[in-house]
Amino acid sequence: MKLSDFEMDIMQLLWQEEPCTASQLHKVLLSDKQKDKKVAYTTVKTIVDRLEQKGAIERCGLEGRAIVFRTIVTQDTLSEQAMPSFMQRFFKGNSRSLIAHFIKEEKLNDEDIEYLQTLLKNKKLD
Amino acid sequence: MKLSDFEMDIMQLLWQEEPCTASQLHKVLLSDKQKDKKVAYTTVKTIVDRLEQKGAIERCGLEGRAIVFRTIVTQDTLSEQAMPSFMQRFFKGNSRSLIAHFIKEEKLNDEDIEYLQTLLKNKKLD
DNA sequence: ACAGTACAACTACAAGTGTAGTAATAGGAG
DNA sequence: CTCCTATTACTACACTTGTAGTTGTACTGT
Repeated sequence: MKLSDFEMDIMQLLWQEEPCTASQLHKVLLSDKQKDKKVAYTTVKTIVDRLEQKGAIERCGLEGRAIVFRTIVTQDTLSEQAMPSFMQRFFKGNSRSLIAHFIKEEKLNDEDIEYLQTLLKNKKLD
Repeated sequence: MKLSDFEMDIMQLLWQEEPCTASQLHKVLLSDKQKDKKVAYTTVKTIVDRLEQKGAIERCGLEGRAIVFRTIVTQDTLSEQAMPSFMQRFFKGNSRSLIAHFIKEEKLNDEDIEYLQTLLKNKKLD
């Protein structure tokens, strides 16, 4: 299943808020500081419709006249599909340089670092 | 600069093969096992033209009648641009869970692991 | 009961994308 | 010199995506 950027954003919200209606999603989007971009309700509804067509979400009830949706696919399923081609495109499939990139570029606190060190240690023992 | 998937694939090839012509890229694409998909030469040429329009690559000579291209933007520049939104979409901007995902899911040999451990150690010292 | 509102369903449309065909032509084979 | 071939430049076209308007209608407050 291939989802566009905006579709992914809506999925992201749905994973956090589900089950919920299109207008709830719209409100969350608008209230979301960080982004100044305003989208119309109908825009959100269009995306929701497309997600339904693509089988990423489904109706699970009504709230008044409003349709309540929930996700069908999980975040993991989607990221596992998206990851390999992303990797390939940006890091030629070299996981090490990808991970290295993130370790270098991203903010991590000491606890994060310790957690990741533990993961690596366990990985080594396999 | 926003590049599409296929455009990124071509850039990927160019970074490896540059400077080179559209037909060289086409040949590499065709000879590339892993993918059964065949694309026409003109398709590749179209993408190359678009990359040139977008200012991602430029002409740097001729080989017979064929135009030789080289990249203008670096891989790092592009991945730094793409990464934040990718992160956001798949990991809600949580670098730790992203890195954790890769450490868990990707193949890493002992040397990779040691390298990454060193990186983490240095990061902690900052 | 009537008007306003919120929502669904449908339609629209420009830009971007994957994919490739066609026309023109320069350079090489004979 | 003429024909073929490799290439370029241009054109085409359906599909996707972001973005939103329009139309119809169920519910709600008065």
